[in-house]
Amino acid sequence: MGDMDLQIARQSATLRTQVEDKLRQAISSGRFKPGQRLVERELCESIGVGRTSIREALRQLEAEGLITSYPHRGPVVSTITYEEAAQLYSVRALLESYAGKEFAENGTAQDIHTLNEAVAEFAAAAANGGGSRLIKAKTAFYDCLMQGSGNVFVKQMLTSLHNRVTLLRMTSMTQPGRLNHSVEEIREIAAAITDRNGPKAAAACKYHIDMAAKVALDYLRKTSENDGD
Amino acid sequence: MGDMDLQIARQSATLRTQVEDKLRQAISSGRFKPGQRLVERELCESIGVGRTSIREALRQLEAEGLITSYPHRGPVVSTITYEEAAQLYSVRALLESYAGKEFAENGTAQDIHTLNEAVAEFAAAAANGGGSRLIKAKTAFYDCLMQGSGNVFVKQMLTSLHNRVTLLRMTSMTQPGRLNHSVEEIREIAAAITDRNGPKAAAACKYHIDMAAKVALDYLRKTSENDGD
DNA sequence: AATAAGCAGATTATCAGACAATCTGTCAAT
DNA sequence: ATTGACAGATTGTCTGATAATCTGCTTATT
Repeated sequence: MGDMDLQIARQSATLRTQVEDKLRQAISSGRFKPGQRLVERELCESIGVGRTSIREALRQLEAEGLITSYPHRGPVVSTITYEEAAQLYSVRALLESYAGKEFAENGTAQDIHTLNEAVAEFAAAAANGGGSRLIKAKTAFYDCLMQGSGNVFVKQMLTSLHNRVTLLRMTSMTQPGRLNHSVEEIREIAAAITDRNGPKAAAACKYHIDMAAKVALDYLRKTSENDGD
Repeated sequence: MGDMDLQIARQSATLRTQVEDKLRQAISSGRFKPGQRLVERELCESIGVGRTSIREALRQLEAEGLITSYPHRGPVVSTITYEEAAQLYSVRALLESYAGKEFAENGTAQDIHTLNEAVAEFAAAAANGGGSRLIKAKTAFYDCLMQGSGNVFVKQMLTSLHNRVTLLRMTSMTQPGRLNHSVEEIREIAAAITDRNGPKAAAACKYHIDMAAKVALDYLRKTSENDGD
């Protein structure tokens, strides 16, 4: 009984934290779209908390880059240019490759086991086509990957980057044919890690992100050609 | 008259922002030490603003990792373990290498010029021994390096990491003999970038951080042996 | 004496209300 | 068409109040 987890859910640390989560989810689900203004009073009413909690939560999201606020004009859901999107994917590739390498070389057997389960679940979700299940599975996979890297800073930065990818409002997974490739690429990553092959894991991670980036950026380029109206 | 800068200083965006800066500086200057509690009301009095501004600034610093707050107990200046310090330097090496490589391959001639000026100023400051001048020079160098990388995410992450390094409360620059090496390493970086040699720039950056890490971690290991009292 | 229970003080979390500062859009004046 | 003034909207900030929670100390229990 070495490490039984006795923590309880700690239901609701603080109101502010819950507001943060709500806002984060509203943004990544697309309910709040990039460029949209977020008016304090409206948020107070729709969420049902005072301005204090709203404002503090907004500061947090601002620091995470999800919103941008201008003095005396208030916050706006961040927009991300094509150029920035490309930069985002570059850093992701860099950090995830590193995470994969570290995982392969130093991860625990337990972590590897969890990773392979996550991959299996992702593949199953892909086969079944359950949208929300798919997102959950992919999230679980990445959580495990970052966890296994053993580096809290990498984990934190990648989490932030993942959140920001949602600002692009397009999951590369929805591109036709992309999903199957994605499953295959993730299998490669897990296989390399299971093999304890650091360089190969890094390469697989990089390949995965580069492919996702290509699809996403192509799409962005196409659609941004006619958004000047 | 291509790019004359007409911006005025925009003296004081918001009070909150000034508070953030004050707190950040208080932490990195060591006036607030790691582990120290930060009591709201005391901060209000010493800085002379209301709780609103203080609390919102604290949320920002929390997101940056400079402070850690526990529900209903308030914030404390973050502490950083040996393990985490090692991880921090690893990520820094990764990101700065990337920045150096990108700079070398894609930076503008103007950026390169600025970088070399920053190196010269750093060397001069090192020769003169002016402590605050040295810090300012090094900051300028890094600002330039991150700027030249052309990646806003890298820039943001490295800024955050640099701020957190100060939590270790020891500038590797103060180690005897280290400073001269440091100057030399930085010259190498600038030289590689000026040569447009990406891989060499990356290697030089990595070497520089690895050396700094070695000094810092050795020091930490030594002093942490007898801090159990 | 060691432990458990409970109380009091301190501090945070959150709300409500107020007021000044600033931004934005509109409409009149030149 | 450009400028200037004005009104409405919204944020930035302060103050005061109350509930919730943490911490340490006192007291009761075994």
